[in-house]
Amino acid sequence: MFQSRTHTCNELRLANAGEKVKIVGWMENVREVGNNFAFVVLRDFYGTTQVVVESADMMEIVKSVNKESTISVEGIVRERASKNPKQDTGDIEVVPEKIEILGRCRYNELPFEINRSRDADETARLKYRYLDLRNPAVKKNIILRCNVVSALRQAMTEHGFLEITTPILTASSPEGARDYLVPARKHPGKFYALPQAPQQFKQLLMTSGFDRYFQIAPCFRDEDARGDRSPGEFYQLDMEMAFATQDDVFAVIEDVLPPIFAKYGTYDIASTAPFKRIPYLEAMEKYGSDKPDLRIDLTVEDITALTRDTEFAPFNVEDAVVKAIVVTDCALTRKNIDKLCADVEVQAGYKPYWFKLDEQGQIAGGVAKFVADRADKLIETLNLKPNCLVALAAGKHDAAVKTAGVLRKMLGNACPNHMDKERYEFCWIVDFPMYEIGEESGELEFCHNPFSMPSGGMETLLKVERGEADPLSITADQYDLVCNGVELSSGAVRNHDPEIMIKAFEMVRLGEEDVKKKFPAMYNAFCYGAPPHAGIAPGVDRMVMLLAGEDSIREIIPFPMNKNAADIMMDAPSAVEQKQLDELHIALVSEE
RNA sequence: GGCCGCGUGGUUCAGUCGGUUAGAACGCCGGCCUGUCACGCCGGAGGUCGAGGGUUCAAGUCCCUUCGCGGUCGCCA
Repeated sequence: MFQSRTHTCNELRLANAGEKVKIVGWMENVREVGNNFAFVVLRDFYGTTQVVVESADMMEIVKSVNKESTISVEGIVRERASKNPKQDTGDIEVVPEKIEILGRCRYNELPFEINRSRDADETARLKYRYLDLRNPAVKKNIILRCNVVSALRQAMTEHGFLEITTPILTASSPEGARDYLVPARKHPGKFYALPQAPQQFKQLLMTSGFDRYFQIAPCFRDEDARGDRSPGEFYQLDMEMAFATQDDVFAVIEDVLPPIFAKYGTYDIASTAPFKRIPYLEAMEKYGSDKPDLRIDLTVEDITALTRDTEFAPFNVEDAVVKAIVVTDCALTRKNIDKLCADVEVQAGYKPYWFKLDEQGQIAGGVAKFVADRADKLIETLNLKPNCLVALAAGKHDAAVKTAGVLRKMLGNACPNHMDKERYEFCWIVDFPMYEIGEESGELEFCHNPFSMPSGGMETLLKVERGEADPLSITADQYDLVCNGVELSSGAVRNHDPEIMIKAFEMVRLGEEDVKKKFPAMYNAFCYGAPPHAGIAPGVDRMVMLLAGEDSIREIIPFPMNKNAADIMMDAPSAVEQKQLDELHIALVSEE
């Protein structure tokens, strides 16, 4: 029968010398340095402790098991003859009197070496995630995640928010991402859906009179993965406040997040309240992105007027605009620049261009010969100095802006003198447009989501109806929280007024019936007196990723799926028994 | 779905212009070693080069198809 340990593997110190102890853990390594003389490294959750084997019978037990087996060691703590300052328990070792094998590792070769698992093939890591997680370097991100979630809960609770769980099995929602569907056994032919977010439930809670709600909420979206987006499921710090404005929401977030980033982040510096607020249109013009990385000090300038009538074709296509990013004291070689431009083209889908002002102050390189005739004007307007790189994006407005945004990001990463990496820079992107012209339909459509309050409310919509304003000029009381170029969160002041809701829908050729049909519970609830309310939902996974300084979202998820939304450890998704399908009234149709 | 990259002993990778028996490090097995801590030294085993087809006297290497993985665009109200 297993008896509990007296100490963990990160507990014994010189003061414990002479004590009889029992420690347990995984046999990480055995260093045989002589005949019947070896050092065994025992590892548990807390750390490692050295066990010194000096007798033939103890040696026999150690040699009878493979590494990574679990064992217990009872013995006497002794001061080491040669200490190891790099190890917390490096002053002592345990001389065993009894070694017990608790759980045998049946394989003498593992799919990868535990302490180097981060270098191993990702498929192998995911398949043997329980071994991968034995690596303290891997485990530490999961521990960080736990601490961050705990700190978020505590901070939200201290701010008067109640954590309320909302259903996981709910109704499919008509817009947004692809739903995960769950067949309903008791309702043949019908399906539940897993929530893409608790959006409607939290708004219903507001209508019910709960004042401040939050939840570490699981969200499910059947969309393709990205480096910073796990497929299938993710967590949000979902929150909503009744009788609240945009400023009220900002104040809570600006109060909750910076201390957590300061305490748990890889970098020491985090921006403090109030975060910079940038209107959407300004962000697009100045940074070429609605999620600008403010650690980069480069900005985008419009030089369309300066590049008119050049011989360079891309500057002259119809409606072309030309955007420029000036990089002072640029150390990039021609080869660096070409590589960077190629990378930008892959990511943006459009080719960037460039020229530079060389050390003598002469325009050179790239498209220099096409703009040489207006060199003085360019130098003056852009305030160019010797050794300046001017990166260019040209094309139709949206293409040029997007390309400039990618260029800015890549230039920042390539030029240390223009990016101070070791910090967290937050900003709010505000005043998102409410409507856009749909690419396919060519007609007015909702830009983001129909839940947001149009800025100015009914009055704004009526103005448009009277022909006094352009519908495209309507902004929504909607905001994004951005940190270091990562979109952490989206939120909004919600539209809680059925009249304004109907009017907002009428702008896109829909009406009351459509509102009722799409969001029946919420619409009905709002007809019984709803409070103005606002909220936001920062992504927990992305936050932890930023804090951990990881580039892959999988590093901060305990059991991640691969890019194709498959859990290769559990073998999910998998085929099921015919009996299960029958009960669910489901017939499979073969693909071919 | 489009584009890009990768796939070689258990793991990470090298492999030149297509040319002899496909190499290294780590791991594993055996031996030596009484103060190691990434222990050291000596020896050994281990490969359908993702799969299928083609070109060639000859393919890990070139071509086509296909599978898997990753990145990216679409997508993510």
